[in-house]
Amino acid sequence: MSSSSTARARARAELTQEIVDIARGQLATSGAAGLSLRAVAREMGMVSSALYRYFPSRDDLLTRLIIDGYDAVGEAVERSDAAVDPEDVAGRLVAVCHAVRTWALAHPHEYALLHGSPVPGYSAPQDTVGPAVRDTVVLGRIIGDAWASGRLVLPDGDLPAGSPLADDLDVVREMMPGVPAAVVVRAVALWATLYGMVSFEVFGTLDNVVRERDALFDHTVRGLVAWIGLRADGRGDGVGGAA
Amino acid sequence: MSSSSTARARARAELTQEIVDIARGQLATSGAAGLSLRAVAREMGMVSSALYRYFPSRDDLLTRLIIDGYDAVGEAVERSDAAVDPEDVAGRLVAVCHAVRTWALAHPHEYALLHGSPVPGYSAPQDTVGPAVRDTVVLGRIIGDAWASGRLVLPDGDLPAGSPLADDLDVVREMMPGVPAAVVVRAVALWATLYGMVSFEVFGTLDNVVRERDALFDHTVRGLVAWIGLRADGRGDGVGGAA
DNA sequence: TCCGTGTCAAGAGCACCGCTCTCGCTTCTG
DNA sequence: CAGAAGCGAGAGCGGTGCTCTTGACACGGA
Repeated sequence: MSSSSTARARARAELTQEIVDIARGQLATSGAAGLSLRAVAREMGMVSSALYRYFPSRDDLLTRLIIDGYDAVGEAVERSDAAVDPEDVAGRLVAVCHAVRTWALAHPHEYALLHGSPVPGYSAPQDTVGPAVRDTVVLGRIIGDAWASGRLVLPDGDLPAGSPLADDLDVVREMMPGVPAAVVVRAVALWATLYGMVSFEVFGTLDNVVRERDALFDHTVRGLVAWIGLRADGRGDGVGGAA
Repeated sequence: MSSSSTARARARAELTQEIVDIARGQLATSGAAGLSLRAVAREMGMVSSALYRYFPSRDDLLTRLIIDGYDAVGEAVERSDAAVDPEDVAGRLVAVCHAVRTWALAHPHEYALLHGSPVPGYSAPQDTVGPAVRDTVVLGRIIGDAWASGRLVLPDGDLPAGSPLADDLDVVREMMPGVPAAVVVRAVALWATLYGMVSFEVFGTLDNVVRERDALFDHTVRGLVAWIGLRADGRGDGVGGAA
């Protein structure tokens, strides 16, 4: 009918999606390095060379999987943020951290693709940066909201004006306008702890070390949220914390 | 001469070492996934099948590289700890964190091998756990020393007895005997932040975000060392901190 | 309706990979 | 000194990403 959806175009779109789905399935079983165009083609009943009509190289297929992965975790983060009372900034931050961890534990190989060793010859194209920062944008919005609503207390005073960090971190800072540098720096530390902790879990570092990983993660995140300067105001609820 | 060092044995030891060295060189240029036995053999002027006399499989060569990597960072950590006045526990902890980062930035591909995505088919054999925890043992010793010398102040009171974390983390806890659970848990968080931050740097996450990475790292580590409950007693020096 | 154009799957082939096996040769050892 | 063990070279297996050519098919304009 319409010029933009001929039978050919529809078939192409469907096949492209099928390739991505099968590739993601193989990612889950064999990991990123084990992703094989030939294996995908075999599973589709096609010949490997035919796949190059849809993805010019293995790296392009990988890029697609990476973008999809960033979008998946980004959406999970945005949804978990939206599910919490907007006034409860501390609760939102805790929820967002849990969302990242939950998604990562459910999709370990995709997480490894996003936050593990970079693929040697591969460098992420520009298309990936948008999806890649969706989670960080949410972090910035929460901290920004907290500051705007006065629920953020400066930890130990701001950084001294002479500090080299005082004028750095522009990209992060513009996500949370007005927030003092000391808090921005601590937010970055929280982010590093989040991904460090999740990587420890997903990559197996904590395997024979911690049994109660849920409790450890929750306790750590709540502790750091408080360390940033966020108190659970408004509702007494939300960030129960320990003790 | 002596029964244990025939010409053959010496040649074997030297060739084995040469294989490892060339493999490490290729690791630095091509990454772990690009490590090729055939390429190593080519560079040595040998035939690929001959390498199997020295390493039964590519994974065994990888294991050797992993063990060497853990030993290298472990030694760097131990040396940096020993270089600081033993009384200055906060300074020791800061120095150890910097040692990890410095080594990682100098050997990014080896760091990726140790703390990046696990290789799909590969699972680390038991020989690796000893070298793998050398750095963590140093962390434990520092925290233990701090507690024993009374320089560790409990942050907000210990964890409640009923907390599931109170009886967990046995492996970490026995590295720092007597230290209260609340501090142990925070030490784990510090460790996660350290490796999260270093991974951010090595894997390029901070590439267009932070310019003053040295300052950011140092500031973050000092902040978290204080957060654990460590104050710079004894000497006023050592942990200058911000503000 | 028909025909040129563009898209498609398929196949052969290139260079590379990890790994196995066999074959002579050297070296060590009883 | 003779047998055993270690060694490098070579051929070969099945796998990989990727390229190029070929022939069939669907599409859209005349």
